[in-house]
Amino acid sequence: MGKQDGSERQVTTAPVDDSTATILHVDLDAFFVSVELLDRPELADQPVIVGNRSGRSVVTAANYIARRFGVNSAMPMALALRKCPQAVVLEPHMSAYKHYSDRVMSIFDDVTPLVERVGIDEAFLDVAGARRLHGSPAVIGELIRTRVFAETGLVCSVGAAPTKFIAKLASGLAKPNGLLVVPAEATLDFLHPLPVNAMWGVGATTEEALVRLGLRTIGDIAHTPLHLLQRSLGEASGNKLHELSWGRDSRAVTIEREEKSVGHEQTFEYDVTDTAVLRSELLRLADAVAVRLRRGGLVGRRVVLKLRYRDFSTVTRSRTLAEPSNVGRRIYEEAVAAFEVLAASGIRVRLIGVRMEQLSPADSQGLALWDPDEDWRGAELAVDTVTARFGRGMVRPASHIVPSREPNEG
DNA sequence: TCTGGGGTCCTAGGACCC
DNA sequence: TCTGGGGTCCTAGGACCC
Repeated sequence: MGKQDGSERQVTTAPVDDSTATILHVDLDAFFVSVELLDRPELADQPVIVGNRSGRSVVTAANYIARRFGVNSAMPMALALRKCPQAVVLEPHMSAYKHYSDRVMSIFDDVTPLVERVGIDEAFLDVAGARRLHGSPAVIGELIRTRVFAETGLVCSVGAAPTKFIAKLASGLAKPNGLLVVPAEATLDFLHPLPVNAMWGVGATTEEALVRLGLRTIGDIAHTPLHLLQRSLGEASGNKLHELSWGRDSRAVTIEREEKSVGHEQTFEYDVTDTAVLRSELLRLADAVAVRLRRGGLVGRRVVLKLRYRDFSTVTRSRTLAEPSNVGRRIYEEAVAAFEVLAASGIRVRLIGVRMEQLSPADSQGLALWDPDEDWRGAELAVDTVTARFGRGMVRPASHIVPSREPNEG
């Protein structure tokens, strides 16, 4: 186990035939923290956490030193700071992470056109067709790691395997700063000793269900009759787990996927009981969703309102529109109508959110981006303009734009 | 310990149609 | 007559991932 923070290279160059391991999974190590440390190298030997310090925030990312104190992503910040009071906490800078992500992904694009981004800090690459040009998968993996470090100063880990699932497991085990190749014939020896929670799709709840069945390793799952898995986990999950446990994963590396929903939500620093505040927040969120839909040339047909109460219980209410829309006012109308049904006196709301589903291209609907006769045209344009010029954070005041207000021309 | 914000996928019940 | 089954849509909730 590396006890350094990733500044040393741990390269596993296995003397194996890697010709079957044509899917690479590349994962940037402690990505957000690593980007921050490019500007703050003096913090490299200290525990560093990226996240907001405020009351209800969680850890967005932690470096390996902080992780040794038990700090992990998604952990409440208050808890993280109890575990590691000396940690340096840095505010996230998403635009910087996006910038470095794009630079790294463009290195992948040089290797193969078959790059599937997974979030901001990882990707699958199908390098089957790149071998003639660049060499074997292990060679390509090292090439990528070398280029990423040379061109960005960031460290990544690579897994190479015949399937996405095994490649992702391999990159995880290669971390930090490593490369692991798992050829086809080594798959089951590699896979079966691993604990069930190493599987993609097994979180706390499923792990508990598996433990109740007496299953601790992936090999245990493989040797369990399918119908037992299906009975405990449902048909689809049972099938999927059983297939994966034998290393079978037919998912291809796909370049682009269509968005299926667009949403925004906000957790308040303190629970909110004032329904006027909640409506105004709803308006801001509906506007933000509408702006993103229009940017993407999309309309949505289903509006989903989400509320989370003081006790963390969460409800959703959804409404299907007769005509798809990407107009903030329309989305707000449906969301607020759903809200009124739930807004009993004395509710204490921790989070409120709006999401649009059942998306389709706006032009296929023959819809204008907005109705020129709309009172709200000014408000919608203002949101767009402010967002474009100053970023999404500046959209906040737009929730106070009222329908009767004149658009601010010039 | 007290739990973000962005998403995807699955399940299950009821309506409705054939 | 009080009884089937398949398909699709709508809705609510929950598990999971980055």
